[in-house]
Amino acid sequence: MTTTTLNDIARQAGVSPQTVARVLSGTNKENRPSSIERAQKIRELARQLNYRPNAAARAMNNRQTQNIGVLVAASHSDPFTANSAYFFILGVNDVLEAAGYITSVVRVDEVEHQLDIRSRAAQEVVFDGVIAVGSIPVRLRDDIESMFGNVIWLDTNVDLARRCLIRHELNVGRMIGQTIIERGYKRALWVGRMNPSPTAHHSHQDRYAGLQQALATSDVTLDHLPSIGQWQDHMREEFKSYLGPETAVVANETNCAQLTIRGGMSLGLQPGQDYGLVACDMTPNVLSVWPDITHMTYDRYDAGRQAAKMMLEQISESDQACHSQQLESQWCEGRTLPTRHI
Amino acid sequence: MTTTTLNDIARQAGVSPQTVARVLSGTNKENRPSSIERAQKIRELARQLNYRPNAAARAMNNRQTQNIGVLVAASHSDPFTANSAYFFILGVNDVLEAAGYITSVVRVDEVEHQLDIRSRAAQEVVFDGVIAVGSIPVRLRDDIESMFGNVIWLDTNVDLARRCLIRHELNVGRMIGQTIIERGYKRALWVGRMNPSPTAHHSHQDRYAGLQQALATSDVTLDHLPSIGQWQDHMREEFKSYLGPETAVVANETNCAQLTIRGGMSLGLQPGQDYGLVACDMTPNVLSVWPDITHMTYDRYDAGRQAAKMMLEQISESDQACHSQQLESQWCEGRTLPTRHI
DNA sequence: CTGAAAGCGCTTACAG
DNA sequence: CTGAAAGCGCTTACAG
Repeated sequence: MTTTTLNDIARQAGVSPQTVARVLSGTNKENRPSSIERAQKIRELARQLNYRPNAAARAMNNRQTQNIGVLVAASHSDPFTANSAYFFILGVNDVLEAAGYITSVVRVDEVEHQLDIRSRAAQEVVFDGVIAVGSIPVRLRDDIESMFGNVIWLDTNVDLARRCLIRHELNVGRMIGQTIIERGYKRALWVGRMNPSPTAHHSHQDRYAGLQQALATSDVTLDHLPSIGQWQDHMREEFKSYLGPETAVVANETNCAQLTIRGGMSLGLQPGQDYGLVACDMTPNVLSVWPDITHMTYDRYDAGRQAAKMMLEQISESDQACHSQQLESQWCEGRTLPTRHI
Repeated sequence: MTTTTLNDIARQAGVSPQTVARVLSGTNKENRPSSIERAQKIRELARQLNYRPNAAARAMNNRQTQNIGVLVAASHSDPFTANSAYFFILGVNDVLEAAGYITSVVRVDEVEHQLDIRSRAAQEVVFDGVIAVGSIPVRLRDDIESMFGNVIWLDTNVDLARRCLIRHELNVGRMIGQTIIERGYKRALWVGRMNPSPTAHHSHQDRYAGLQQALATSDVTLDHLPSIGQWQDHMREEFKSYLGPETAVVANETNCAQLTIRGGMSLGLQPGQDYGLVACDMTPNVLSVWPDITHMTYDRYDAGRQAAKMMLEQISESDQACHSQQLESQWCEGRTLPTRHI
């Protein structure tokens, strides 16, 4: 696979490489018959020889690689977050590819509180900028910024006045709590991680805190089913002591919602009918099976697009503002948290 | 963000750029006190100035970008295949990053039977090779190969003697069929798309064909529930007429398995207890809720790793073999397809 | 061991 | 409009 260069075409066409470049970029005026003919010959040669410009050479001249990296936490290979990461990436790519940028994936880890990037991106100047997504530890912020210069923080724990897209999940917890009160439930059951590690994504604690705040003003009690991960048969008994018509289950992640449904099912109980269920988050594949689940959601694909736009802004007007933005969650009514008729 | 170059360091150290390059690459012998001292000075400067080599310049010399693209079908933004694509990508990246390559994502579409790539990767020489995954239309094969030169086909419909990793899903259908017979079920219910479009992934028809073949030798009847996608309430009635202790449901995709479970649940039926259920495929996030589901599976992360290894092989020994390989699915016993005690 | 020279493929700026 | 010159940042090959 030897690629053909501008010089190859120039030689065969009997002109200078600059002329070839001009013809192929459309910069040349083609007014005289002779120049039109020559231009056609050049284009024909380019086609025949399957010419495509060399990105590296272009990059050297422009001092721009036109490559953007998406930094995903190593934990994103775990099933619970894999989906979100991918939709972020697709959204980012959607905007970037239209702007002539290529989107690369870089795995980021934390080892002994130190940034650990095995990718060549850590050794060489490869990217014009980097979008960090999800549960990347805040501690790595300075290292990442000094390594890559241009960084956009997309739904991470990093919360600055600029260059961040942040979810305000406190509101999610509050809104869910208020709705539970309004609809006449007597108890709420939080299903999700209880004491997440300090490096965990802030949304977990935020949601719980918001829920707690909202319920504090009422006489709705708040219990929790901790350490939910993979289904285990003993969960059946735990759900048994909680699920009932007066209970609204608040599922932190879609995984928790599904485990609840499974637990209920093993007891012959259905969400929305025999107990209330509301999920703090949603993913498309769970939604295809449970389109009627009551939940809050936000569009990760679209969030990815926003982050990419921010990045492009930052690249073009390098010392400009680029203010942080909130990512808003939407309430989806569904049918699993009906008003209780007492 | 002006990056510092080899020349910057050379100037400040009072030596030639070549010497800096040699010191930083460790090529230089440091035997005399004077050269040791100078080397330390150079390293110190590099550190202070945050020097990292320019990938584009390196690429020009080596005639290698050290970038590999992963081609995903545009349909991979749909929830049913998004997960698999992401695990493929992570697996690919796992091997590639260790070899100094960067993994980029490129969306591929088919418009009027023509290859449609918006990415800059279609205009410029950006990649040393490309790994095409999933449901990329076979029709685009020639276009993709002539555009990118080095192509590995990972779990696509492309089936050649070389450069392909192929799933042999006929066996999956057969094995499931045989097991259903052996375990004493009277009827099988195929849940999945029935007449997939010719561009759909071959696994769908293969599995069904295999199942059909296996059951043909027995008196187990085979029904199907077509056009499964998102849950709709009328599905309840459809499942009602099929689910029962003599029935083994064969779910084509995890989505189908979950819809079946939901359908059964609405009738008060549980898989493995009130009817048999076996899934032709699995994903980690479904498995976390249903670790006990009987299914066939194959490891997409690992398949991605294999594909990346093939790619590296092909790059190094360019005219060598690189024979195609089969991706084998594993049987996972679970508890939802018990032997019927008659 | 060291540095001057040339080149990777392209672009920008400048003479003709 | 056209092409010779110089340069992007690095590496390879060669004299000193």
